[in-house]
Amino acid sequence: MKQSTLFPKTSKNAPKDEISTNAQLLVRAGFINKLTAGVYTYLPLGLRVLKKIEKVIREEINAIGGQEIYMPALHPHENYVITGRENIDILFHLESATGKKYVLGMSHEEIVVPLVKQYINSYKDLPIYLYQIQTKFRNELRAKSGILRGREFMMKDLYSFHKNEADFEDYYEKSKIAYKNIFNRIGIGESTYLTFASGGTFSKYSHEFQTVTASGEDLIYLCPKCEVAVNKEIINEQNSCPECKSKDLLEKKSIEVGNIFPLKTKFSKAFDLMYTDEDGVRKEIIMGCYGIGLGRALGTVVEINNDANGIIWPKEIAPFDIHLISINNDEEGDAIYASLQKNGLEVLYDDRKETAGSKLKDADLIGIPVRIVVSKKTGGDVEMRIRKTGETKMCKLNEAIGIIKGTNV
RNA sequence: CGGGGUGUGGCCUAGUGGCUUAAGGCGCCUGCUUUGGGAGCAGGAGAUCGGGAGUUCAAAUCUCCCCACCCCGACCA
Repeated sequence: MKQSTLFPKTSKNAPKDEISTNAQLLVRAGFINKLTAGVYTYLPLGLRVLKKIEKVIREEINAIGGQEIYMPALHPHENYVITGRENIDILFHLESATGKKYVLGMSHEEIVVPLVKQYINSYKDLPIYLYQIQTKFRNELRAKSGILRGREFMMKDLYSFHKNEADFEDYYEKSKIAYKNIFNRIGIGESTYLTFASGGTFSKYSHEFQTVTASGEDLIYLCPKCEVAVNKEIINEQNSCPECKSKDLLEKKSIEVGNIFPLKTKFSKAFDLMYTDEDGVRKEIIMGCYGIGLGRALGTVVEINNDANGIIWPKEIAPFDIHLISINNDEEGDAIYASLQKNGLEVLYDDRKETAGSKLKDADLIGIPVRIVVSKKTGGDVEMRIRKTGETKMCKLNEAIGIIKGTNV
């Protein structure tokens, strides 16, 4: 993509109503734009990152048997009366022209359970794992921290249906591994910990994936040896490491980037979701749900991967592989742009008629992992710079391509 | 929802009763010049001073009401 045509331009200063690091950098660099509190537009660069996060999640969830569907955001209110969730204060309510009551989906148990009920009868139909990547609406009393807590956001929500507890437990463990893989691939694995958390009103426990960062709004107690943590909300009942029982726990601020939750029979009971087992007896279906907020994950990546000059994207979710900059050397720049694309690389090519300084500053701000500069000074070679380390070297284009692709030519 | 704060060209800010015909920086347009860390010069466009109602000879500035946004807290199925 030629940067001369990229919408929008970057900005030197952040709007004063954005305080959080993630929003300041993402807005300045042109990834997102705020419409109103907790509601953001994803601009071309931001959408590219969001789609890459989506791709990682999709691959890992497919790998544990997930089948992707897409459910509506507009839900009949009556489904929430059935589960008793109609009075939850984060639900957005609305009415049709004829007075029929609707809510905007904050989660999809009320939709997916009646859906599954239409098709599942036998133990032979189980287990089943359905997920979607879809927009959620939550009427938060206070939206905050840029895209970390929004009123409208993309979420991957997976629902699993099992014939018994043992089968559920087995899948629950698999989901933990899938989640770890996801957080590793999007570049927050090192500071993200499995965290024991409350199960709310219908389960004894749940597990969260908490990313440790000073800008987090949750508080966890981390066992550095076992690399698991306990959420503050249950520290009274669980005041030691759940694995090694150590009481040497570190208090850390963190962001909840994922949550996995045993639903037991809470929703299957409400909708009378049953199956007939081998022995001919009708039994309740055991459920689990598994969520990851995509925008929050994106914001978290920025919170823990940045420096004074801008964002530092992890390789797998960067908007482009390479930021190519021509400083007064468009002929060679154009040729290298074509060559990089021929090699299957995604390139943002700064072909703008700007000064060298502003191009280099923008490259740091946008944060693409590898920068290649061609100028009158590079004399047929290219200058390659790694955003994260600042490491810079002069080399032949082919050598640079080899390094970027992970081989050494 | 409780507490605190902020609203002035697209963005950041100054101005807090008359010296204001609302100022400066960034950005934008035109021309010249410049090109390795957000260049320079000259000219130019762009503002219901968040909204409404009041006080006053006079309001961006004072009063009241409302709205929006941010922060702290509570909440967070």
